[in-house]
Amino acid sequence: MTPNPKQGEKSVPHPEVPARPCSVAAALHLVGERWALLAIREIFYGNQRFDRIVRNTGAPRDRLAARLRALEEAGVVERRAYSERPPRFEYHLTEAGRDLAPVLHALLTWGDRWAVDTPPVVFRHRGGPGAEHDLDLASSTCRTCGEEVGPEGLTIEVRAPGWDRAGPVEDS
Amino acid sequence: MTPNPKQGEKSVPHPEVPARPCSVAAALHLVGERWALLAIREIFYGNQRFDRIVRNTGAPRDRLAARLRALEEAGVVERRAYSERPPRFEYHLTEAGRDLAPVLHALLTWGDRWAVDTPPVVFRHRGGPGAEHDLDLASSTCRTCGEEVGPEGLTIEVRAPGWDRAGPVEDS
DNA sequence: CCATGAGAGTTGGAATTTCAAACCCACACA
DNA sequence: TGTGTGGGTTTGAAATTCCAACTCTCATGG
Repeated sequence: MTPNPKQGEKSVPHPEVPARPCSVAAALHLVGERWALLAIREIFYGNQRFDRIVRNTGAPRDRLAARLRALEEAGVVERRAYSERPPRFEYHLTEAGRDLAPVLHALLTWGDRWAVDTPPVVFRHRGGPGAEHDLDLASSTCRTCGEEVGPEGLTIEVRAPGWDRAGPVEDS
Repeated sequence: MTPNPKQGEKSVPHPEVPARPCSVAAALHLVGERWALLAIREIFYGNQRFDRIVRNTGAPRDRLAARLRALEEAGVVERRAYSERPPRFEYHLTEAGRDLAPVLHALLTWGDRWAVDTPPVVFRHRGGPGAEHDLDLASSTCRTCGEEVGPEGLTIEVRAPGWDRAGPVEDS
């Protein structure tokens, strides 16, 4: 999979360049495989445990396990034990992982416009109690207040019925 | 791809949603398959013919043909004849396709930082003859002039040796 | 007239990946 | 003692991908 697992050296003396050297391609090589970005989305949402990620992405368990391992190896996520005996881990984003926010934002914005009827998730600015303002995701600027909004002031509003930030709501 | 391309019904009468409704997932469903974004990158670079895209992305020809067809169907690219007899086409971006620029920018920026040693492609502001200023891709703002730069003022500087915007330079 | 070549794909297997479902294991709870 | 939960593996079949070779149409050159 990874051409140079360690970096710095190529085992293959491949003098021919097979494709354009490109950061987009390099990025996709690390995070562009199926399920990878959806797993990262879930971790952004705070769903850091394996089963949650499986449920919310719909990925096959084995694929997700493989992807998370690859992302760990790529330095995008980090596996942190939250229990010894039995060993249990949760996945956190590294700085590189958190730095993928603009990628997800761009995809979200595009998808909102071109890939869905009505946006299932909306990010808003929680100005005060009861006050929820529209947010420009690209600039993290509140359209009402005009000010920049940090993560604290941010509300994720899941509009899709039956779902919230953590996953499907159980309606036993 | 399509959740159930053939079988119109599930054996289980379970109207359960399999995964979180999400614009990111919807977007990836349309443009997240292998080679798709790289093909779009090439079209952005002005390489609109099949062979060019094949050469520059390194994608297998059959995959690329399939991907381009899917992208056309998704309304992201458009196939335009540039010759009858023999029928020849080139691929152009639709509005939806052009709207993917922020996605590619985000991936490029991330890749520049986390996936390559040194950026193989740099976007710059062509202020005047000989004047090339750094550009902040996220905001399309020139770091020197402080002004917004439209597509006309934009230079794509390919730094990878042996490559330019059109593809590998022939050195014979 | 014939050969060569470009452009844009198809085609035919073989090699990989992916999938879904079942299984496993260690523990908690009741 | 039995059931449930969390976090995965394993398995074998199904779907995708890869690659090289092939096709078809025309243009060009000798």
